[in-house]
Amino acid sequence: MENNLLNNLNEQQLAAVNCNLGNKLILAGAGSGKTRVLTCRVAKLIDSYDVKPSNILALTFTNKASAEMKQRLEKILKISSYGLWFGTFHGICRRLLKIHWNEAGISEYFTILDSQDQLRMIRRIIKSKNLDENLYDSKHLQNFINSQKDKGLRYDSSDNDDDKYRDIFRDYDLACRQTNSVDFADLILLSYEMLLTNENVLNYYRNRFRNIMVDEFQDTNTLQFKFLKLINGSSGSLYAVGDDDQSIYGWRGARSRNIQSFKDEFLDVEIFKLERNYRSTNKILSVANSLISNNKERLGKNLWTDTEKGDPVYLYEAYSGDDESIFIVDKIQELIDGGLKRSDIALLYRSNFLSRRLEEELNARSVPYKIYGGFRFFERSEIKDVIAYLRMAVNNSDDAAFERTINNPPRGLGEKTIHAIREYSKKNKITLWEAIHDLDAIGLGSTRIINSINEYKKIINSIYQDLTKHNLKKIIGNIIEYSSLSKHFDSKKNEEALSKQENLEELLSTAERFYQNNIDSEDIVVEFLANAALEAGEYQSKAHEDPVQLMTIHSAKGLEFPVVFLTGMDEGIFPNENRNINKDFLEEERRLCYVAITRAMKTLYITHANARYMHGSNNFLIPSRFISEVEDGLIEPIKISRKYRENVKSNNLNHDFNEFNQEGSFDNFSQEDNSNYFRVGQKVNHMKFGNGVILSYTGKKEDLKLHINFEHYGKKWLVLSYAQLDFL
DNA sequence: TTGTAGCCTTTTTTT
DNA sequence: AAGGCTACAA
Repeated sequence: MENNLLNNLNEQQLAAVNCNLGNKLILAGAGSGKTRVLTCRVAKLIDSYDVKPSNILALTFTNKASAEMKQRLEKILKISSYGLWFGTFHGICRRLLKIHWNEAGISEYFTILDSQDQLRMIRRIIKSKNLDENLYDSKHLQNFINSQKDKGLRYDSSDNDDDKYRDIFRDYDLACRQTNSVDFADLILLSYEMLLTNENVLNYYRNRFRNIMVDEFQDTNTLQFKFLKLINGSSGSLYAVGDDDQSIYGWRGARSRNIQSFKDEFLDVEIFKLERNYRSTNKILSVANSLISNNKERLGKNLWTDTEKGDPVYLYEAYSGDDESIFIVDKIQELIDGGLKRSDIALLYRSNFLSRRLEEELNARSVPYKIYGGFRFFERSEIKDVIAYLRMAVNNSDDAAFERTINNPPRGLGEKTIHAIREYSKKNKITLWEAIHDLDAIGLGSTRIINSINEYKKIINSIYQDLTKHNLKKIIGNIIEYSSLSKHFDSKKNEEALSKQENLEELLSTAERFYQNNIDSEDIVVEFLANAALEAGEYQSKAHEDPVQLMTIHSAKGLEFPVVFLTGMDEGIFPNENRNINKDFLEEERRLCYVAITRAMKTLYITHANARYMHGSNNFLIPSRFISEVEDGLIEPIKISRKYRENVKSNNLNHDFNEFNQEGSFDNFSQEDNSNYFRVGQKVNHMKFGNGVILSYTGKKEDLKLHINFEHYGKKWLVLSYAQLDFL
């Protein structure tokens, strides 16, 4: 092994890289160089232990982490990494099923259902069973089914007392098999079951993958843990890298307790710790450590650094979401003018919807940016439409794709007709596609319906013919043409349809790019479909080479940026209020915040807004509890400048200078679109002063309570924002 | 019977 | 804002 590769590793890192074969657990704090250790370890295996790349299986959780590590590996490994299996759990399991579909008892051309497809399927089953949809909520059942599968359980062993739950679970799985569909959890569960019941296959992979590397081990769920245990066997070497403080996928069934279980359930586990942080300045790390020390459930480690103290961690308390984004983009422009690359700046947030206002401001001021995740490209409805046609051609038993395409664009086949087809297919246990070949038997005789269905069959068959004749781009282009989707959007002529047209264009170049990147692929169409389901948009156009980076904290895990803006640090948004705030949930949110803070290398800005437009109305917000949980003195508030106040006044409130007198009545509140909340001349019953005002008054219909965020402005008051509060 | 305009509800995070 | 649902026009 080239020595210079190891030259820059510290003692702890060297120990973790140079250890002998066997099961290892690396407890690696944030920014402790774990990706480097992992990549060096792969190099070490190949160079010193005579391991062939094909004897290595490397697993990650997110596509981005996977791409990042692949890139680093290719850079470090001078020799070919041919045969090394590398990818996400889901990606690797898809690969296994693609090879061993026969042993797994599924069709060769299975379709991967994304959560939306899955939900529709479940909804259909609940409907067909005539169950009360309030009692059997489809989302709830989706969670139930997924959580069972994530534990490795099928319907017959599932832990729910309600037999109906099991029935739906069973019927859903049957429907999946019948339509050659596989959901996300199934990718792993079917692989697991396939290995469990096929000794030869299991032995082959045990033998082949004697070295398994798993990154972000704290994110493994019960099923993934079982899967690893099974394939590792008693002679394999599992190299697991994880950090319990960065466990943020509990809601998806991840059990950070797997870190402890690893010690107990795998043979002779040796443990290494990486505690020195190289990434962040002392100040940033202090904030992170101070916050995470509020968590009780920790294995405990001592992350330290001897890097410079660095800039303070700043807190900006904005008046509103508008103010927040104006402040951020101002700062970004300042930083860029100072010579910083745009891509060195990341804007992180708890929920995708928070990106919208930030995007607007970046757009308005022509700052190039790239947004990861969010409304993903392959989740846009028009893209899913085209993809569904392609899915139908590849796997015509794909009922989900059938339902999506049969009357889209509208060709005169409505609910009645489709219902009849559905019933017939259910009765005869055939797919919807097969059903439309028996129109007589269904009793659909009208010429209009027959013509429409024949037209549909023709489209699908033409696409099928194209599969072997044309390249990917041409196939997709033809789908858009055959299906008349393009014509359909053309005829609409509104802005929305126009952007859909543009997205279809984009899909064509995406297809071309995918083809160029996978030129050796044997079955490009099938790979493309898998990519659409599993990666939902990695091949999106790169708008600019040097864009500001926008993403959720979840997708930022494993990445680092010189400058980070942690936005939307408002109670209710972060920690998120949509779930009951129990202790475990809160600890996970806190870990998520810890992850966000530790992404920053040099500078960290935390922003909070007193009011934010969300859920269709203006909401008053207080700063996230996580801000006050940090020890005093570690975070430096930024004084609100006059400039931002002007912005608030002029741009953001259509009732900028509203006055109301202390005796308690509104004088001239302009109401316009806010009449829900305010009426002119309303009597004020009660008023309380504070950082905001809580004020209740009697309205025409009922008593309402309002939150007013205001500031003294001379002798008058400037109302900055207000919101109805129905929970007080 | 189908298509569609407009109303209502609802939005965590990822594979 | 986007999907689901309802009411009504074709």
